[in-house]
Amino acid sequence: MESLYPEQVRTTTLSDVAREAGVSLATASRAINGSTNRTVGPALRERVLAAAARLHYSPDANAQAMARGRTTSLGLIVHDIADPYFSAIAAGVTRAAEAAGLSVVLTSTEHDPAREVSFVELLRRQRVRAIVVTGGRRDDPEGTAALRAALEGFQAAGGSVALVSQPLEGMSTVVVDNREGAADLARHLHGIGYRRFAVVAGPVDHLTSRDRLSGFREALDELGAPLADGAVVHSGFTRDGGYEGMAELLRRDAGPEVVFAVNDVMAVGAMAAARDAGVSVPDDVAVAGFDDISTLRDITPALTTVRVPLVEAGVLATELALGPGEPREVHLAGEVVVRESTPAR
Amino acid sequence: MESLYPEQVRTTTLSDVAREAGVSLATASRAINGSTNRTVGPALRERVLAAAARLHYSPDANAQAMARGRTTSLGLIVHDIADPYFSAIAAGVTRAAEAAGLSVVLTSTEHDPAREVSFVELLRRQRVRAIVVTGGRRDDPEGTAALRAALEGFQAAGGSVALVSQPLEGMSTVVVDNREGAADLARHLHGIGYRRFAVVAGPVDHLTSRDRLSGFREALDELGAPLADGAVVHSGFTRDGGYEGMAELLRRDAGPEVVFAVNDVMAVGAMAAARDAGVSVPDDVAVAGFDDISTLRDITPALTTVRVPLVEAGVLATELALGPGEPREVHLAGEVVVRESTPAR
DNA sequence: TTGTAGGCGTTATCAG
DNA sequence: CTGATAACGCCTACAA
Repeated sequence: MESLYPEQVRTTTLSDVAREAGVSLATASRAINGSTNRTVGPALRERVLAAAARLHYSPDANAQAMARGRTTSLGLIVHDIADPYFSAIAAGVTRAAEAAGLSVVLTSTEHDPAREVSFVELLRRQRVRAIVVTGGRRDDPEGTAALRAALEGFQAAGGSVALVSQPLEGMSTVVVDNREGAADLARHLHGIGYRRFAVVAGPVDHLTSRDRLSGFREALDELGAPLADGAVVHSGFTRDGGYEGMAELLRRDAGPEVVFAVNDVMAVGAMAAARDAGVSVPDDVAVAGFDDISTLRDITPALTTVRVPLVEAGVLATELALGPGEPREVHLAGEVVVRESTPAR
Repeated sequence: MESLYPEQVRTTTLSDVAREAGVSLATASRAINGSTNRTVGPALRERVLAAAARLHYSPDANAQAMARGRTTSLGLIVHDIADPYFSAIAAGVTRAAEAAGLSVVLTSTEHDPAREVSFVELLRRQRVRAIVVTGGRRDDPEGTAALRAALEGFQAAGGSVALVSQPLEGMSTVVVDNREGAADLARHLHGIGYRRFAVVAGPVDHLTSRDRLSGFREALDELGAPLADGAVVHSGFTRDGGYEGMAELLRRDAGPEVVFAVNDVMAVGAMAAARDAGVSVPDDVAVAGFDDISTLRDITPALTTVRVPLVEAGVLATELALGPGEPREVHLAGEVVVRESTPAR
């Protein structure tokens, strides 16, 4: 037999509470959320609260948002929430948003840049107060222009925006010092004796990958130990990309002493490729990454990397978005963390 | 000088569009979203759409929700979005929610069970269509009762609920077969020659940990290789818990051949503790985990574990919550994945 | 301190 | 097919 429950569930409203308490709608409203004005007499307040409890009243946030003219939520756009890089940032965003009394609407592009634009529009319809956009972009003028247009539309409608990673002019951004971090890493590796370097990079048009690569390369140039031809291989910005990149590198007869994978997840893939090829890390080849993903801190050999305070980046971006004033750009320096995957040579 | 921008940003409304197009509000509404009734004449429809585009109109989802009587969002409660276990589930939830046309509101308890209750209330105020609650609970009758009450209140108000992990009577749940998975693992390990077992478990009142432990223990009992006294140590359900648990185990003179850490993150911590103590894995002691966290698949030695399809669990939970009919319980079997951390003995 | 009434942006019912 | 108009649930001047 089919369920005969009425689909229509009448939620109790503030009017119900007011009637139950024998007061006006306005009084009920004021008693329950303490309006900006004066208080409600203690006696009535009690009556109202009691009535609300009795009726299991739950204020309708949507109605409140309409009446007040502003919602209580914030949008977050990531590429893949299952990626530890993004989930760390998300942790920071949820924390900061909650501190500001906002709830966060999570959207995940699944690596399709075009979806960023539609998510911005979705979040704008939702009338979120702010949008935090995370993740590196490609060097794609059209795509970037579309995203910027969507974001500007959102701002024009009164919303605020903050980005993590790649800046977009006129919008607050938490910028990770990718070039400088990679350069520091290069200097450190050179300092402990490495001379023949190679890089497993992401796609050529991936801005974050590009910054890390060029910072690394320029530092090596200055040190007089430039990257050899064929010492850079481009691949996916993922674990599998790292794996394939390293495999390719090992196939070439370059024989680098140390490989810099432009992020930790790729570095882990690279190490797996070395292992599968019978090449020992760090005895035969040293490996370094970038990000210092906490979930990966216990891999062996422990990975030398550049620490990026991702949770903090999420917090900062949220605060930037919510804060007053002109768009700001906050820089987050990376810190080289030396571990066993790159022993002194 | 202070910014002199007017704080009040007037968003263009549907009335504006109607006026601009020279039609009634009703017609504009129908043209823009195709109401349940009949269509709008092609000519007018064009005019309206053009006007909307010209005015950069963005429908207000909140107002729509009010008018339609239902929102377009779904709530997700996790303990810690930075934990790969939860982020994998979250990936499944976002995917399924999007497929259903819903956006997800993410809340993170930061491991405080009491906050689950307040998040349920928050999400209820938001009038989300469904709530997905993930994560193991403690054996805490009062806390569980409070959560159940909040959830029932939400259901009574017309919302639907699905849980991942520990079931709650009367609510749809995606149950992971923890006992059976752990038992399978025990049998496998026994089958390849292990006899002296130990377990690094979570807190004694942690239900998931408890299930995994007892499944493991009972299988060993049946096999005639019961866990020795002192072969079980309780610790935190985290990486550090795993580390401390293993350290404690190594301090005891038991000398287990293989240690089962009740989740992968703990197993990684356990392996780190062994390493720090100069104990080799798997030569001196083998280690196995549970969950098969994908980010951890490349650690060395590769971890033997019980695979739980977490992304799928998220998808399933969302579908269960959104699906019609009575509450259901879906079981997800774990699959033992044998890797190098537990070589045949 | 408390109540009245108008409005927030849409949808939906009911006539033309 | 199109247009008034009443909800939806709540907040907030404005009055009393």
